[in-house]
Amino acid sequence: MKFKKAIAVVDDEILFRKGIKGLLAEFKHLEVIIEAEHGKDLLEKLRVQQPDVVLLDIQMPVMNGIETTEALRKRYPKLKIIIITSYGNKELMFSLIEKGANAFLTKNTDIKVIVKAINQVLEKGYYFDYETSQAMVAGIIESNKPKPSFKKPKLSGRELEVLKLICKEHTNREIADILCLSPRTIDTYRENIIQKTGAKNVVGVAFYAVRNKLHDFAELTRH
Amino acid sequence: MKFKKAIAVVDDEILFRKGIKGLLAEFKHLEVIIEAEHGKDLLEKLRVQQPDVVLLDIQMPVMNGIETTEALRKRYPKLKIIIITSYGNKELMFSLIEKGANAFLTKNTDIKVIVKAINQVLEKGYYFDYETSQAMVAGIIESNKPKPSFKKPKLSGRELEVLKLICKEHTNREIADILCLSPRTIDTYRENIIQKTGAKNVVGVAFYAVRNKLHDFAELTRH
DNA sequence: TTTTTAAAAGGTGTTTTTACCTTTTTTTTG
DNA sequence: CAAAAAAAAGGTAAAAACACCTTTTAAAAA
Repeated sequence: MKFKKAIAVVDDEILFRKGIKGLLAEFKHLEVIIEAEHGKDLLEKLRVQQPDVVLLDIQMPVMNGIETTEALRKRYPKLKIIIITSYGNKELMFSLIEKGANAFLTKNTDIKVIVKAINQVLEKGYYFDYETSQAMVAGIIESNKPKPSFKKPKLSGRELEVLKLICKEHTNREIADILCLSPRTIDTYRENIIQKTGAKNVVGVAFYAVRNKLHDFAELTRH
Repeated sequence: MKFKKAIAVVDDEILFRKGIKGLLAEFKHLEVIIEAEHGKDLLEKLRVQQPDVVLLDIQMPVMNGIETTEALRKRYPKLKIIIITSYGNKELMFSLIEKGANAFLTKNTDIKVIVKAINQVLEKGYYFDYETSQAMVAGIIESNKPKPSFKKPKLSGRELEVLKLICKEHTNREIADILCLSPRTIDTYRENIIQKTGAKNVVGVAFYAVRNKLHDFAELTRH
């Protein structure tokens, strides 16, 4: 690495911030340029200067690490976010990384490992130890598990076809032409779909499709 | 485990199927009850009897492992799917597990590890070695990376508010009431939103919102 | 300091959706 | 086999969305 990498430390405990700063001082390619007490504080300071990496605690007043991660990922897509927290449960790890965190460490982690994490995050875009990786995988599996879907309306084959075409932004008439049916028939299917999915209108149907992964993949991949 | 666990082996190579069956015969709590050449073959045989675990190859004629995983996960949500394949690239691992696979192994894996994977999958719902876990995490990070979003239309504040209310399945009039504006105004905003997002109608707007995570979280969590 | 963009609202007209209810035929399932 | 569900289609009517284009005011950006 040619130039120094700029770090931000976000934690409500001044001791932790100063501790990290002191420990990182030994590593000449890194420099703590921002200290913030909480997410809101950080966001204000980011208007002036942007670091390469943010070390972020979860438990903070005003704006916690979860909200902060979301906000940062939205506003600064290239910024690397490393969560450093005292407690780490699986669900939290998963949801944070899903929200855009690039690494997850606990506060008792050795400074060398933290630096290693920073370096790898800058290089590869992520750093995960075995524990975190397992949590991630468990999270994905969990999200695929048969949800308590107590009463799924279960659409018929034709209804599903129509739903998919609705998701492709087609009108009744267009769908009728595609399926070689009367527009009135599509009308009926549309009504049934809205009724069965408990939607109020096609927008609700679209979200139902996304929730249940019934739409074509293209709808969510193209930009 | 009280009763025997039923296994299905799906691979176009008869040698592999018989090999696995023979090796698993030593483990008294497991029994191979189905052998199939490919996904379609498996799906037909599943109509008669359902196993607890499927050992699935990827490269297969007629219906490959990826399609099969999707189909199985949709039709048999509780079924555990273990991918056993000769080649394993990261993207494939990620997409397969995302599609509902519960484990990913390579064919040169020791039979003891395969049995361990079967057991853990039945118990915890997943089994992943370090390599696979890393691939998973890399996949998630990848999907969060700043996409080439070359030209984002950037909606104005008000437009975003209206979009969110559209996502909540509100009509123009309702939105007008909520924001204390004329329905005409909302009409204009809706038009602008459709135009800026390149959508054809509100369904397209809904998908745009999901792609760009602009909707409220509730829309995708409630069922 | 122009110029542009955002916010708010209206006119007018067409197309589409939504709501409610009915009917026939075929398939599937208890 | 009888009953239920799915597929297909229609009538009618109101409500909502979609299209296009215009205007005023205020704020922001060039």
